[in-house]
Amino acid sequence: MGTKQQITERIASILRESKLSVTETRTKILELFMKSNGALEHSDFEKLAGQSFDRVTVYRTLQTFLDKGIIHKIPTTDTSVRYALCKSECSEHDHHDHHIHFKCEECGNTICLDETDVPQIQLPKGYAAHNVEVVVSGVCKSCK
Amino acid sequence: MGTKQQITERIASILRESKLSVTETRTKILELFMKSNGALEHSDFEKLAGQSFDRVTVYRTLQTFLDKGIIHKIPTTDTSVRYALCKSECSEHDHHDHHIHFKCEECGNTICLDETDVPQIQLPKGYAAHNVEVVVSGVCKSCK
DNA sequence: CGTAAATTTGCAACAATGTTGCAAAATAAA
DNA sequence: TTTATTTTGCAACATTGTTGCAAATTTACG
Repeated sequence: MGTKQQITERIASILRESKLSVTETRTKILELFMKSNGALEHSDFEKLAGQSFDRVTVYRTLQTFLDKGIIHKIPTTDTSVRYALCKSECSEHDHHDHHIHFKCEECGNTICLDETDVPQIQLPKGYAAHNVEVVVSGVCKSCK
Repeated sequence: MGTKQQITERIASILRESKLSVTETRTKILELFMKSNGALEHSDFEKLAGQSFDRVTVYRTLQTFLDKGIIHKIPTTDTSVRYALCKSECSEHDHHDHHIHFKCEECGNTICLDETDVPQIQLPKGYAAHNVEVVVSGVCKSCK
């Protein structure tokens, strides 16, 4: 994954590409995304970072990243909202998941299965599909 | 759909089958589910019913219906939780969606496409699937 | 490098959403 | 009809998300 230095530089260039200031909070939050192999929800940031940044800042940072297409949301059946890093094909105002998501019932982790494409869905007549979200739940590789 | 009388009787029998008391609140909430062709979220109940019942009661009623397999949750990418009536194949503690969900970007409605089966997903090695959730977003029949 | 302009952050205050305990009311059982 | 059980509504609280604004940080530029 590279040295701390390299990661910081990579993060900075992501931010600059999106025309965002390179700040400590944004850098730290992106680091957390890169370190965790799974999706993160809001409360994770406060925990993982040891309350070093404000709740409000986290909300605003995540919203900014969403707007710029740096991260994407993953659907859940509870009130939490989960976010994961986007791959390069996502651009501002045009996010499409090309992969499915997997939620492990054991460890609770949600991960992006980048290699697994979303299937074609045959909708009833009269419906137009723009985006397909697939979340599979079960037991992940590490937990079985 | 039948007379008011018949619906009330049908609802009562659903409740009795689940060993639940037949109360005014539960009957009204089930009525709302039957009337609306789509999925409902918590705030809908307070609006649709004209604040005739308590917030707490709605929360508890929905939880009870979930526990008994009368309704199911639909995944969303925001903090709202959406619920829809289950079909007969759902039983207590064993809910599986056999259909996909469609969220219209125009009207905001979420509906169950009962005729459209969830696809088979080929997962990477080491993953075991228990349940597959599919939410397609786009434009629905009525909005195009 | 130092200064001005622009952006971002943190605080305070608030709004919305969800939870728990408990007494009163409604329902079911006898 | 009476009693036992279940459900409801209230109050109080906990959690989560939002907004305005001044202070701090970052960027742009000489």
